[in-house]
Amino acid sequence: MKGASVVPITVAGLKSACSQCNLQELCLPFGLDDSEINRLDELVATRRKVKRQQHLYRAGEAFEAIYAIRTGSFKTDVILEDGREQVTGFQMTGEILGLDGISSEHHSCNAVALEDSEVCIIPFAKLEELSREVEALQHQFHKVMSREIVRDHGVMMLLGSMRAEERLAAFLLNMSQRFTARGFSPAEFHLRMTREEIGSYLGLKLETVSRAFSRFQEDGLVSVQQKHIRILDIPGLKKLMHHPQVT
Amino acid sequence: MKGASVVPITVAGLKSACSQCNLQELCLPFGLDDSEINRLDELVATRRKVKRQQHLYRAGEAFEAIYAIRTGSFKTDVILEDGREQVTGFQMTGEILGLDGISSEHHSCNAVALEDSEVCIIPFAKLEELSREVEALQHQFHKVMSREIVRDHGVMMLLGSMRAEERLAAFLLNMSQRFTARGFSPAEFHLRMTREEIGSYLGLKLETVSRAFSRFQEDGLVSVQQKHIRILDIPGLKKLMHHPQVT
DNA sequence: CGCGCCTTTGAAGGAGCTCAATTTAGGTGG
DNA sequence: CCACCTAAATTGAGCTCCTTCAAAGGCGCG
Repeated sequence: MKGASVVPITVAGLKSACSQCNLQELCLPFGLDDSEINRLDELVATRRKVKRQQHLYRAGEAFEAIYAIRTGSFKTDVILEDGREQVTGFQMTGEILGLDGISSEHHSCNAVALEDSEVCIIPFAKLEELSREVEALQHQFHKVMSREIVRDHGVMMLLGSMRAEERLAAFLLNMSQRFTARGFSPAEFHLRMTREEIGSYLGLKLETVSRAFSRFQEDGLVSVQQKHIRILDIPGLKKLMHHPQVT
Repeated sequence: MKGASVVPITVAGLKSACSQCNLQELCLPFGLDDSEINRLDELVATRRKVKRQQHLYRAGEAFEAIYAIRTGSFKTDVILEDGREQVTGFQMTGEILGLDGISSEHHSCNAVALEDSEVCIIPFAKLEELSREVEALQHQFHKVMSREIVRDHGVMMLLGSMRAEERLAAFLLNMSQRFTARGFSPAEFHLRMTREEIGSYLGLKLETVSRAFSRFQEDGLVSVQQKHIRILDIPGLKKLMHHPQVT
């Protein structure tokens, strides 16, 4: 069992190796053949650990790399001058962080770890270089960026057209679906973010989020115990989304 | 003066020629040298006219090309099953439409012309091909996608954290800035969209938009006559954005 | 085990929505 | 050129959903 589950924190041990990673299906390597993934290995040279509550990057910092989440999870947010925070997304393993920085060569938002996490560092100049040679990588990268745009449109729909309970239902269903894609239970999971962060993401106050959770529980849709969520009635939640309660 | 300002409407006359276009600075050619732009000309072979209220593409259609707006303007929107519409953006000349389609090979939103318009058709497979050869094009394309992501985050901020009048102020300042970038007056312009469309974009009802316009007019910030807008006090609007009225 | 942070719940207030009537602009045909 | 017609915009009044303010309870961590 020597060194089985304990990864040494030495710098030398931080080789990434997409070819060895079980997140291939979700991440940048998707669609590449073995030889192409090996070329990715050269590029994704190092990892970085980020402790809970610490920043992976901050708005304003120079942009040099994008990041693939290997373990843990993050939130991204934008802070207005007057201090108001808007959470723009929650990211889990296999998802890519930092795409916002390409446009201006500086990051435009903050990325904060919601738990102790680890990311693969993908130097962007090298990624562009390699994706000029590897068509499948180029295409997959474009899909990743496009997916982010589509996701953002979904959030706009949420924020612009849905009522509080619809928003929370959509949020829960989205989390469920993403946990499922990672081999976890669709019905039972642990939220890493606070009610306030959920509220910020959904354009609601934390009290409203809390009340909506309580209402869902009363209605038998979910079982909530602090951050531990158990979805009891997925169709019920879906129905709630598409049919704004005409009480 | 022979044929100077009148473009013949023949199909043969629809060659695009980025190299001849005065939108280079805003569009995909930005940052390319002359020889590189000439190569773009091969790719951007045809244009397409879209009449007011007509669709450039619809959600669900197969994705094959992205579009650069040559004249006119568009809105993009998502329609929920129950009929609710969320406008996800307004696009003007030089801006790129269709990036949402890359991720799934199908468009995920609708693009509708707000006035009689014309777009350049950029076949996506060819764009990927050329951008593997032309580094500057690759980089510019990535910037365009990233800019869209950053823009979306701004809209989330708007929808999630701002009050009605802040949203409208942000909207007007954004329009002003984009008109300015196109050589038009920062202070005086014509909105091509209805109050309802503005409202959908900002997550408000048309009546609320109308009332906010009236309030701005009372306060001497703008002069509004239906779709004709004249901004009288840009600093005033900016102040309004960052300091939510603590009445 | 105690302290702080997160969460829950209640009660009152307000920003924006709904419903409804009126005005205005732009397009059409006589 | 004017009258007509329809779509868009404005404005008012009452209501609702979410927020604000406040207090109490629970969980986790040092």
